[in-house]
Amino acid sequence: MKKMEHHECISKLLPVRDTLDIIGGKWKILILISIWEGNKHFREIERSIPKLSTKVLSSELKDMEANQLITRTVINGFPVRTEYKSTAYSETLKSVIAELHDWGMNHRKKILGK
Amino acid sequence: MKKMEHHECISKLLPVRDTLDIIGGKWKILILISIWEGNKHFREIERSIPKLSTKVLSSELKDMEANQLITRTVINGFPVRTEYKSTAYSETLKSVIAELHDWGMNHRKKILGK
DNA sequence: CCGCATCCGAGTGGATACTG
DNA sequence: CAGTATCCACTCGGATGCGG
Repeated sequence: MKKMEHHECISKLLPVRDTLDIIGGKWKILILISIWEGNKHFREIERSIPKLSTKVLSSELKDMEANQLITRTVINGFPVRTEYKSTAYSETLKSVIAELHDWGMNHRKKILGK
Repeated sequence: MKKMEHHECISKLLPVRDTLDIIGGKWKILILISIWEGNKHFREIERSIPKLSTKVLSSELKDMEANQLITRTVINGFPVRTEYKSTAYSETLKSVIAELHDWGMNHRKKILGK
C-alpha cells in the first residue's frame, strides 16, 4: 500500500472504525471461531470459551446477528433449543482475520524474539 | 484464504488478539494517522483529534512507543518540546488498516445501502 | 435448555488544575 | 509546551437467580 494522502484519511476512518466495532471486542472473533468449529447451541458456545459469561455472550450474539455474521434459529419443542450458525458472509472476514494474524505473528517476533 | 482447520484455530487466536490490542482501541489508529499526516507535538496531535483528552493521549502514546510504532524525542530548551514521529515499522500496519477499511466499506454497503 | 434481570465492584475515561 | 494528578461519573462485565 502506498503512502496515504491527507484527503484520503478522513474517508478511511469511519469504515475502519466500523470494522473494529464489529470484530474488535474481546470476544467476537472467539465466538465466531467457536461457531466455525461447529458449536451451535448457546451453552456449547459458552462452554467452549473460558471466562465468557452468559450476559456478555448473549449481547455479543445479538450484535453479530444484527451484522449478519450469524443466524439464530429457534427450534420449537421442550426444552427450547436455539441454533446459531455462521453465515456465508462471515467468511469474508477470514481475510481480515488472516491479516491481523500475520501482523500479530510478525510483531511477536519483533518485540519478543531477539 | 481457505477454510480454517480446527487445529489451526488456537494458534491463530493469540496473534490476532495481539494485533487488536495494539490497534484496536478507540484512538490508536486516529493518533497514528494524525502523526502520518505530519503532526509532531503533543498539543498538535491532541488538537487534531476531537474529544481526545490529555490523559488518554498520554497513555496511548506510551503504548505506541512501547510497540515501536512511534518514537518520542525530547528537544531541550524552554519551553520543552517533544517530537513524535512514526516509525518505518508502523508503515507495515497500512496493509492491515487497508483490509479493515475495505471490509468496512463493503459492510456499510451491505447493511445500509439497499 | 435458553437467556434475561438484577445487583454490584472494578476499571475507564472525561474535566480540570497544576508542575516542570 | 508537555504531561501528571485528582476527582468523579459512568460503563463494563462477573455472579447469581429466575422465567419461559
